[in-house]
Amino acid sequence: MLIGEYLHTLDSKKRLSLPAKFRKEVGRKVVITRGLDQCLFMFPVATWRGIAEKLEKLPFGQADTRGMSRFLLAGAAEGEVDGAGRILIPEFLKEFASLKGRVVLAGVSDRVEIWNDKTWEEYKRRIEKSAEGMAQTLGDMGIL
Amino acid sequence: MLIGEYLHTLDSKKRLSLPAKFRKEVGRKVVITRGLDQCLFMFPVATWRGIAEKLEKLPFGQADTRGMSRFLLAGAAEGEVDGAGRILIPEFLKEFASLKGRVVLAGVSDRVEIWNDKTWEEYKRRIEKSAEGMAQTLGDMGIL
DNA sequence: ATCTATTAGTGGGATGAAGTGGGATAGAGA
DNA sequence: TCTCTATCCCACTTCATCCCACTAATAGAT
Repeated sequence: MLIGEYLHTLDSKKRLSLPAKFRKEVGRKVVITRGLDQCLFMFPVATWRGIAEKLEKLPFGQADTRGMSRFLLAGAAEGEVDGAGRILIPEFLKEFASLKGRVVLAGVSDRVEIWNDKTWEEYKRRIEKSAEGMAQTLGDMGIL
Repeated sequence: MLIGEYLHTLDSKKRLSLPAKFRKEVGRKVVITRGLDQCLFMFPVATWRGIAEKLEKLPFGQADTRGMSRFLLAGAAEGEVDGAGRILIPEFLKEFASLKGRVVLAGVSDRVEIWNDKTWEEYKRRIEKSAEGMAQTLGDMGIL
């Protein structure tokens, strides 16, 4: 179970160290992809395989599903965790999430999200404001 | 599983180097054909055989499927990966996808797509805009 | 609480592989 | 025969990867 929020730095070589707490759970091979709301998703390979299987089944005949497979598959990158617990962020993903310098890694159950620190703070603020309404929704769903 | 996005250059001899990460999966023989949305599709021969078989089984009577078969079959070219991991792009395909200079190679599960860099960026921008709706769809399909 | 040992996060140099460009050779087609 | 181009080969540059070093933080022991 990946939880917690960490502020790390993306160095000049595009390396990003994983929080020590994540390393065991994440393993040595990961897949990073474009996520939603301007962040990146990082999955352990095992988790990714499940997602990939479903994506493979999408027919390329239809324009909208074609766009979706391209967004998620071409937007993904396999990576290895190096000896120091770091991963390499490809240029195009770095650009997609506007990563530079300070970066937030957030554990979200089975994936890690990678955010530009500013974007993250902003997003949190927005979420906190709408937390009231959300609590209501969760309550209705019987979660809280 | 072919994933990721790479920016390479098509040289004056119409050679294009495959990303190192693709080479093992792709093998030495490939088939390149006209793709959808102004790009080229590149398949490992094994994958191509499967597609060709399916195309042959299409009812020949219908004008649209006949068109599709011609589009894919007549536009196909076999090619070998050379010692440096490069393939040769035939002139008519190069023209079809407006390739020159900088070119994007995108892994989409079982095929590699070859794009003019500008066209690709534009396409991506279009897709990203519809990402919100996509989240909904992905949720419905149980992918995320 | 203080001191010490170990781990985590970060930065930089060295090495090897990947991507690119160009010359030389051989073979196909005019 | 001559020309064009596919193919092979080599050279150069850039970047990923490995390794080591330094500092800050954490945990353990006294």
